[in-house]
Amino acid sequence: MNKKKYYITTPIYYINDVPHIGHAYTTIAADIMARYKRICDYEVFFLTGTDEHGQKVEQAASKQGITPRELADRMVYGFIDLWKKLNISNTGFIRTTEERHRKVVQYIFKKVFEKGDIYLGEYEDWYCIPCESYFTEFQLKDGKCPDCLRTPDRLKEESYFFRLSDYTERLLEYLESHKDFIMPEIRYNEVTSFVRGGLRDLSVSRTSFQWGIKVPMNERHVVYVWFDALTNYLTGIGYLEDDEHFQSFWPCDVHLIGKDILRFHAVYWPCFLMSMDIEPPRHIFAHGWWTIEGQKMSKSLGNVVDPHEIVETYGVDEFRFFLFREVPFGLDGDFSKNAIVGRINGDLANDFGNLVSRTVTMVNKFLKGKIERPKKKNGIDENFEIETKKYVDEYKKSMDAFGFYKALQSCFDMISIMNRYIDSEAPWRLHRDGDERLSTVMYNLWNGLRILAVLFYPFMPEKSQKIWDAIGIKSSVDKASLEDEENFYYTEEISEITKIAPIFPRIEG
RNA sequence: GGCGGUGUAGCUCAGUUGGUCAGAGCAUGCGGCUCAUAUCCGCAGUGUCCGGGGUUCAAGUCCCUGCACCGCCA
Repeated sequence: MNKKKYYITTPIYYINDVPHIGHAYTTIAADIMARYKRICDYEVFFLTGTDEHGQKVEQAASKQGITPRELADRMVYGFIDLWKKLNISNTGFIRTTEERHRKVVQYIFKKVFEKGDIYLGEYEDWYCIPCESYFTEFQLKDGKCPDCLRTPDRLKEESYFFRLSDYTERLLEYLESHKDFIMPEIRYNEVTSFVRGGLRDLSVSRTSFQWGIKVPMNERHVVYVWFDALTNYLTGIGYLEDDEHFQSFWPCDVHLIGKDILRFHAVYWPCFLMSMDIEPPRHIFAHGWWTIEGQKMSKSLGNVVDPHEIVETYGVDEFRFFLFREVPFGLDGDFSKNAIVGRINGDLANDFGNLVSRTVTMVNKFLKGKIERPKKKNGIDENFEIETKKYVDEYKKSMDAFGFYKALQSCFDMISIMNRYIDSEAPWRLHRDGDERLSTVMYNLWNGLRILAVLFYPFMPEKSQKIWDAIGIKSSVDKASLEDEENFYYTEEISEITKIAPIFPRIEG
């Protein structure tokens, strides 16, 4: 009833594009965190969705001879289907074209306007249509758009402005008193130095196209896409619609984003919220980019990785695992065939999978498939339990700080001590000698595997369940509570442990 | 041009406040076990810790400077 609440979001993805590895990365990260918080007994609201307004969508639709709405309805399934395939456990999905969202955006726009933080003015600068951005003379590269190198147009339009400049000091104070507001630290520094330079008022409406949410007091204007898009984080948990639900989850615990959209989230968004007297989110975490086989991913190079293909080739959990095992979350990384095969064979098949395999086989062979209450313990066994506890603690500490890479490292440290424990205790010898310590050793290994499966669960939910099945646990791992599972215990509530096929098969070739 | 970051074994990188800090993983070589997905365990390396100067009893670890690469901003 009074469960702790956790609210996590991904960006809403622009439907102009089909989903690629970058979209998958952010969304899987959010899913990992959401699943982790759930086994930590939180009630989690996990929101993702699609951004469906803007000039690019309008133009793409007209090119195809359909309405923007039809285009959106078609493209949104690219995301919905992929999230299903990747086992994304989101509890909310928002499309900016929904009626509930239109209401919220217009309500907020009006309220901020009435407060005096939005005013009507005129904007003139160089405008790049494909990028939907204005640039100053200085920003242009040889007179071309600095992002896409196309020729921008000189545009002058009547526009509503948000008094961002009035928020420079307040935002700086907020940053100063919330050192972990923007993560990782390097991103915090970038934002801070940007804000220190002073903020300029921000144009928050457009008249150059139609496909968007109308400015409530002036139908000729469409609300700026970012003002529209960012507001999804409020709409998605019931702002205006279900105040109780909204209040119980806000402030949002974390907005997970790619580093390219940092400024919108770390500067504009908190200021919009301040203007509304709504608390800013607790954290904004900006992650890095993936290159493909050492090269920047781009449509022109034709090396855009389709997540569907990876999943079909390597498996969902293998893919999810790789992304967070290979590179510290927050930094850039490289996706290559060699790297993922190396991780699957080295980490999953050899170290982890083989550990499961040898343990299960020994329980089956030496103990007739039954885990037994330990009869005899010594210092080595006690030490094994203490070590396990230590790694679980490290894991939790890392996970709470978005340190997925470190958390996985703790898992593999634990795998390593388990493999060494088998070697030093040599259960086959205990069995041969009829030593009753055998039950203790196998009991410890069983406990280790059971806990490992829980620790890996946020990353590899299906494989974790398979491991629980393999070691005879009848309940489902996604209902587990880490607090209950992190301790060693004995139970008779397990089914017979029998020979299994490898959970992580090696990839040959 | 301004601000910030990075440069450590063949590769990818860890290295809190200066004193077992010269490390881990992968790759390589040798040895061991046999429960296991020929998996696992143990051992062995190699390094001008980017260059130069300085502070200190003591510096990858602090200061100055040069070079290279990267990010944010103008």
